[in-house]
Amino acid sequence: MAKIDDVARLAKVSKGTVSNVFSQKRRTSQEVTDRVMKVSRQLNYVPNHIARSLVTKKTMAIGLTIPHGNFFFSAFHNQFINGVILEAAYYGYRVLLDMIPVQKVKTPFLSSYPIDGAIVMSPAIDDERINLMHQGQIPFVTVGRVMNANINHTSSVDSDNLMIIYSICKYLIDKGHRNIMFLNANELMTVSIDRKAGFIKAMEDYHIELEEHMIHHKPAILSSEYMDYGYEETIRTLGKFEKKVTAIIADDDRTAFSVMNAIKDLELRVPEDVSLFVICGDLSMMYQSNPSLTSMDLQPSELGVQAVKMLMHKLDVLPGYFPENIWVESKIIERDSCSSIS
Amino acid sequence: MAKIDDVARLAKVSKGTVSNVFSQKRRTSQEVTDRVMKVSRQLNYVPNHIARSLVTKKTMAIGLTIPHGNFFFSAFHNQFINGVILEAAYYGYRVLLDMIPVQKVKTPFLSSYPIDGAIVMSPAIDDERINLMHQGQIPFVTVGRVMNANINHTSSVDSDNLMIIYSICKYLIDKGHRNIMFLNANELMTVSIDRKAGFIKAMEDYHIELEEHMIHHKPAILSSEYMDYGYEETIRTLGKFEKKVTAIIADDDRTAFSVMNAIKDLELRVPEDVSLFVICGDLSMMYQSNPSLTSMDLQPSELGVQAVKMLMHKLDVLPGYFPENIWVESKIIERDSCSSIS
DNA sequence: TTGTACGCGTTATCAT
DNA sequence: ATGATAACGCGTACAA
Repeated sequence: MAKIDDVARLAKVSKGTVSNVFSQKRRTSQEVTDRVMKVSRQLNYVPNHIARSLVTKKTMAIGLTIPHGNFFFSAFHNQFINGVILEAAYYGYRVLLDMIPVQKVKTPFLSSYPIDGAIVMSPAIDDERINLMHQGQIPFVTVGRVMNANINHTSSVDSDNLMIIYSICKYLIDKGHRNIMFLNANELMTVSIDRKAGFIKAMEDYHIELEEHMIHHKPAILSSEYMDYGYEETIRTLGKFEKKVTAIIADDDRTAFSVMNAIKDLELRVPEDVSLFVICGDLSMMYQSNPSLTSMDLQPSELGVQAVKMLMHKLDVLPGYFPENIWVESKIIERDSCSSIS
Repeated sequence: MAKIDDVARLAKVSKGTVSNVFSQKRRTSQEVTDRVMKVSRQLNYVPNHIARSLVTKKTMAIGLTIPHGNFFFSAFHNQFINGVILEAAYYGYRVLLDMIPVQKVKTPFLSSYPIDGAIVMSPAIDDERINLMHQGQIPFVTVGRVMNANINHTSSVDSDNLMIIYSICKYLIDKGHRNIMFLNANELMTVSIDRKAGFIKAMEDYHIELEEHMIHHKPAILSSEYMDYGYEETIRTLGKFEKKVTAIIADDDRTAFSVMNAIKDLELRVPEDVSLFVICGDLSMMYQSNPSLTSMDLQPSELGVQAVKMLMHKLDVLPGYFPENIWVESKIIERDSCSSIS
């Protein structure tokens, strides 16, 4: 593999000049530029990214940490990642997929992270990843609210989770539902806190008594119940316990499908017997399932784009003013899975 | 940020020793190790990954190139990526998500790729990415067969695509179907070649005349028809053209859902009027859609794992013998979307 | 264990 | 304004 000195020698210029030709940090005469480029092509030379990083202290990569060993992306993750990769590429950055807390990092082998910044997806309460970023001095933005002790000002992109659930409840209550079951995210995810609060507030505002079977939390990832989330809760609550639930709010598309399956097994129908509302989800799945699913569109791709922009701003790539927190709008998409009851 | 010299000075050892304490390449006495670690903690020192890479010539990252700007992963991509990340993490490698050919790289800014190797997903015919890897001397393995002029021996992990489609056709034909429509992958994907061949062979072996409406190819990504693939073809063929198709083979879960939607709009039913067979797909979706979908499980996660193992072998991380090509088994999962006709 | 020569560009400083 | 020179970044590895 040819190096800068080889090119310099053959092109009869100094290595500094070759460097400038490639980095464009200083102008070089057309004549010299051509000569250098020609020799470079001959030698198949490209600057060594590592050597460059060593001095510029930029790796041109950002980390994207996906939730602790969550092996199964939902449509939300999917679209979010797409947004991130595309927007990062726009600024010349690549994306390193990361799963920090899957296994404990062995200290002796720890080495500083070769990324310029990071995006932390779906923070948990006292999220270890965030402590690591923080103490490692790595600029980062989170997607979702941070709730770590001792960490106050963090940049984040988020949906207005409290309001989202509140709106969904209002939507269902306006349709006459008073017995709503909410399949929330995992308890440790900060998002679940705000959503739970929104649910409780809605129940209070509409004078509906809160019962235990109305809120469930997604089991821990990798637990045996994880894959069945939605199915079991529905069977148990509507079947065995005979609660008169008339509407179900599902955390994501996967959960929603589990719920539909349970409803089918209970010999009930959507939406005649039970209304089903999905938070986010795969567009084509939402539309093309039977019935099509009414959902709250969280705009995951836009969340990804905004997260990258915010990070680029922190890295001084993107100038201008940025607020500490950005909210991405979400809106209800009415389809056929929610009906009115009298 | 503290550097190795600072630690060396304070711990009263040479930098070489500090290096050894962290890299474990040579033993250091317990006493010295403790002293070095203590000072390192005080100074919050961690070895600089970039500087280390410069000399070891290893970045401990592999690239994963996902199909040209395919913004929407199917379940296959999803599970595949999961397999890759997990297996790579096992060997201490991180995964850089890559989308090389989305936009042309501007030559002057080109710099050598900071990865030790790469996994190329879903190669196309004369795939530019593979030419790049090849001339860039980057060890790589593909998932899917390579069909580039002048490139002969490449390591790859693959399913037996010809056999897969042949088996599916046999499965359907055994159920009495003789009018099968195949929604193939995009024409430029090498996988579509083998699958088409499998389809044609099956028709020949069972003496079924091949008609034009029986094979379709997924439109180019980003084309306006892309998102509608499956829907339009079904409506047109079964509706407008009134072809008596009794069974449809869909390329992936997304396509399958589009087909189901079209069938619904044509006021037909699955499987009573039309049988539907899906190649791979999201497990919970397959199971929980209505009816549950009979599918060919390609084991995408296992494909990812094998691809990483193969790459690790190429990088001399994993010893032993590896064949040039690995086939991952796939098998039919019978569910409720295919019925017999008399 | 220690000393020290690398690895490979970048960038400030100097010269033209 | 452009080109050349040399110091520098931060570890690793090998000889002493």
